Amino acid sequence: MRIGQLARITGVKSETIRFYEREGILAAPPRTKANYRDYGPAEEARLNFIRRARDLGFSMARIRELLDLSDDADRSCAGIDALARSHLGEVERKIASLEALRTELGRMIAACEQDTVGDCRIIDALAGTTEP
Amino acid sequence: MRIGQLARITGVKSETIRFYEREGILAAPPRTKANYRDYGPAEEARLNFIRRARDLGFSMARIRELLDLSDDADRSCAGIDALARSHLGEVERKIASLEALRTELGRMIAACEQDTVGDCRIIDALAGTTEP
DNA sequence: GCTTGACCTTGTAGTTACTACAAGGTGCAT
DNA sequence: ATGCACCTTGTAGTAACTACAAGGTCAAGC
Repeated sequence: MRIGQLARITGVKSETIRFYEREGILAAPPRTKANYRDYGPAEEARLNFIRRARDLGFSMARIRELLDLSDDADRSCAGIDALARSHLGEVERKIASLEALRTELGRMIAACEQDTVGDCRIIDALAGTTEP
Repeated sequence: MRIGQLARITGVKSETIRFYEREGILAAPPRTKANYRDYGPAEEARLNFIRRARDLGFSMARIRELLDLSDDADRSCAGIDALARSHLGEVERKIASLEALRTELGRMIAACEQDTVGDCRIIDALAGTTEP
């Protein structure tokens, strides 16, 4: 698969794919005899991973760490454990925030359906004013 | 409360707070007679909201929309409903991705506890290769 | 009363993670 | 042989900060 097709499938621009390769986050794929990048499903999965992780607010550095967990299959269990736990903590905090936001958005939509608008507590949902 | 204290409480740097004010995402607070910015709990909540939303991968434009939902209490129900629904969709997608990632990180940690390492499926968790 | 530290201003420049475009070249299908 | 997708290197723009500089104000402590 060539870069253009991979770009269409994943929604990541060709230039961004080459950028990820330059940054070392996506391995340089084999080339065709015409020197075209030749991608397979593994690269597609990895690129999808990167795109979604970015969308979730993880930095490139953090994504690099997550990908290292995946790549270095033969690293020490202690290392994996510590890193995985740290990432898990961040993930759980994000889920909790998003669930608060989801609840509040749902509440607003429900109120709207009954034409009762009500006041918006979106800020409170994420601000954490309830747990001081 | 002055800018330095607000920065310490929220973990947002003073310069970033002033940047948000320039960008119109955080209203200019009243000033003391010494021309110091004078913040109250409402600004603190709003700033916490902005910081967490950014951390969750929402753009400034998206955050502006969310804050508008909160600010324009007297807008039409139809407008609120459409915007809230669109945000809710994004939030739910993010939650689903994070839950897949949480599951995978949890699995790795559990495997480590039994000294069985196992192979890492972190990429698959976010790549969406299971739903083609 | 004078120093110290936290704040004020404007302005410039660096960082991250892209995104866009230019210039010049290759491969391949119609 | 024309056109399109790709190749390269390089520069520059964007978003969302982050940092630092220069010069000024204010209030507390010695």
